[in-house]
Amino acid sequence: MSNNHSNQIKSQTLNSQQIAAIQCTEGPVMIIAGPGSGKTRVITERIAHLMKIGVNAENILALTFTNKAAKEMVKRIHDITNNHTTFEIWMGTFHSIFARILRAEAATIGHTSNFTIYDNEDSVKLVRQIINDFNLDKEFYDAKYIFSRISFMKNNLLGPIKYEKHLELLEEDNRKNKPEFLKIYTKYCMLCQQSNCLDFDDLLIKTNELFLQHPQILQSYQNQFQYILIDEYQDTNKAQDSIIKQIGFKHQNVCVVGDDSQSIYSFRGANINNILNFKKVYTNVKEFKLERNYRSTQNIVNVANSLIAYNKHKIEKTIFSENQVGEKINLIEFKNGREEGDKIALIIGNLITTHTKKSDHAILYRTNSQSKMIEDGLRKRGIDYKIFGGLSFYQRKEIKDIMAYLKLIVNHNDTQALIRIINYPTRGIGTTTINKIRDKAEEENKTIWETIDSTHLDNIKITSATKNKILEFKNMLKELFECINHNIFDTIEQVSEKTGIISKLKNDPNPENHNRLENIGELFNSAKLFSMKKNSSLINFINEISLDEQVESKNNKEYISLMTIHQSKGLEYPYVYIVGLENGLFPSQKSMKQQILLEEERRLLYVAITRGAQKVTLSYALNRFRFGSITQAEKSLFLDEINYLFVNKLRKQKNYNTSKLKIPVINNQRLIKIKKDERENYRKDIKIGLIITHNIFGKGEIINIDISDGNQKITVNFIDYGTKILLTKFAKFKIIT
DNA sequence: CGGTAGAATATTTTT
DNA sequence: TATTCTACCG
Repeated sequence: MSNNHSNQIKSQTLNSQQIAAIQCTEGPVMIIAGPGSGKTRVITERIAHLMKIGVNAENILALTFTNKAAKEMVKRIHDITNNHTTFEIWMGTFHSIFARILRAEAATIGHTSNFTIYDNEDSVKLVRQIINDFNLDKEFYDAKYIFSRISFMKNNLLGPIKYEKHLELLEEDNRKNKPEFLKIYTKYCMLCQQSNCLDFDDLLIKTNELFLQHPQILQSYQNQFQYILIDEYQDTNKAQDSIIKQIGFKHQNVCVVGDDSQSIYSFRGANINNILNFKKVYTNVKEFKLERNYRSTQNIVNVANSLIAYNKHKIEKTIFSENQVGEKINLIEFKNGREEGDKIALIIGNLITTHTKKSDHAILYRTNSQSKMIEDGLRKRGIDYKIFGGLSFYQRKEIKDIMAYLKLIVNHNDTQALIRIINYPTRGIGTTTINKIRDKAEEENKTIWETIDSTHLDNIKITSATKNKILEFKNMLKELFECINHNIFDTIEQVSEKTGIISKLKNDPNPENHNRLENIGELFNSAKLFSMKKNSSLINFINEISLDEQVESKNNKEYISLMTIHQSKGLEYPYVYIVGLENGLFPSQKSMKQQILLEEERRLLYVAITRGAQKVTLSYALNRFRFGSITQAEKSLFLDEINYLFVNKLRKQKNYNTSKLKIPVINNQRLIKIKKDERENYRKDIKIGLIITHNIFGKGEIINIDISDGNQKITVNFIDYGTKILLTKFAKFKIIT
């Protein structure tokens, strides 16, 4: 997919801005790289240039957004330099590079180098356990929410100790009926530490702490990393930025590359201000703007520009294309999601029988669940497609089960792994027993494994039958632990046989199990491949799987690509279809309530449009099947923002046969009717930023308008009463300005 | 303790 | 709708 791009660029000579950015090696550098501006080439050429002027590969630190990008770049740099030391560049994601550093320095942060990594599922389960243990009301303490708040705090470098001193945050918790948040947070961190486990965020914040608290260690890395380069800087968070500041402090050779208009990961802590404020934080920053788009037609660039102009927080730049003007962008309205999938498939079907390949086309959507309707349409026409993302191979239950055993072999104290498999396959150790063991472990301040593997087990009130089952389990684990230095393929074989996972799946008639066994077979294959590599220890295998979950597809088959817009970042296709442009879906429900989030959704659409090289098609449906029922939809507000000079508005075809569609029309009409009635209650004269006076609360400014649940609500910041949400139907107020 | 049926909940996005 | 969680009975 990116081949088109590289070919196109390679045939061009570098422009003056690109050359300047490549050659400016000393001091802080910021490269603002618009979509399709040859960013990857500039990065690879820049690193190649560094090596050419005599910088050692091991003195270069290059951080990328995905491991896949890192691998590709290393390969390209190698192609340019033809220097085998290229492979010694420290290039990878923040997470994988820092995991490597932390393993080397584990003792300093109270861990051992065999620590294992909790993924989000592990983390949420742990939070859920803690909430249960504290007997907290589940209505107010939702494990997912609590974990996301923990993650947010960590990414903003607010550990439990700092949190405790932060009165505003504590007050916020009280207000939200979550006064025990800090207690959960503290316990969570304690249990991770005790289990010798790090979660994704720990990989960042522990590195940050390591450097803060141990100047001599920091110094050695400062000396090593003389040249630092960060790709996709717009999507870094505070923790990442802080680490870079520390490592880069000595040499100041920090080069950040990114595009603020493509910042789309704030939900996981990315802070767009890192890039917006870079020039203020570092001194003597040299800034380069890559504004020429080599990828897309002028029409596509113009539409994208007209949209992003609505964002206030951005770095000024003018993206332009000198390619063909190209076709206008298509905008199509559909009756419902099914018709959307059907017609898009029809359009693509026609194009691939004439002059395009399947791989020229990509369908992008906001949420994974939208893929279903599209799939149906494509399948009906027999068009091959591939869905990217969804739950990855390594997140499947059967794989995670086996991985849990493997993690335990490496780190006996990985409690989440142990709890996962202590009774899988079932061996008569149920929840009551597990809870008793956990209580004892808590009492003795030990992990579950330490408790099982000690005389403490004798002090637990359980029947001797149960106790024997635990002992049997313990002995089986100990046998497995012996495998630690075996070939990993052999280890996995031992695990799947000794534990009885394979025989359980074989004997159980559930038809799903066939697939599961096949997946386990896949795991065997990847282990075999891995065991042929240089550093094929079990811990490296687990590490790689924990941090690099992408599985490469090996077949070169032709297919249409289906993916979320987030996943399309960095890619490009001649033909791009962006579906489901409806309020509440794109922009998402939640983001419609906040200006900042809305700006991010707008950037997301900007990213989507700029994936397209020749032709972009936008679409929306008036009715959409969601959560098991039909809901009425209205076209996305973004569609009112784009410049229609560059858009071709297509009406739905008249003779399209809707009788095939099995959607209960009566239901449909009713929904629309209700909605219409409600609409009449909407006040059209209110706007964000207006000053109003309320008969009780006095003067205030409208800071938000929300119509998401059918009622028009305004959020008003009152001078004397603070922020209030009012229903415009009932509230008595007058507009002043 | 184990299995299952029915309830509850979710749809943003992921290293 | 699809998935995951909880409560209850054997």
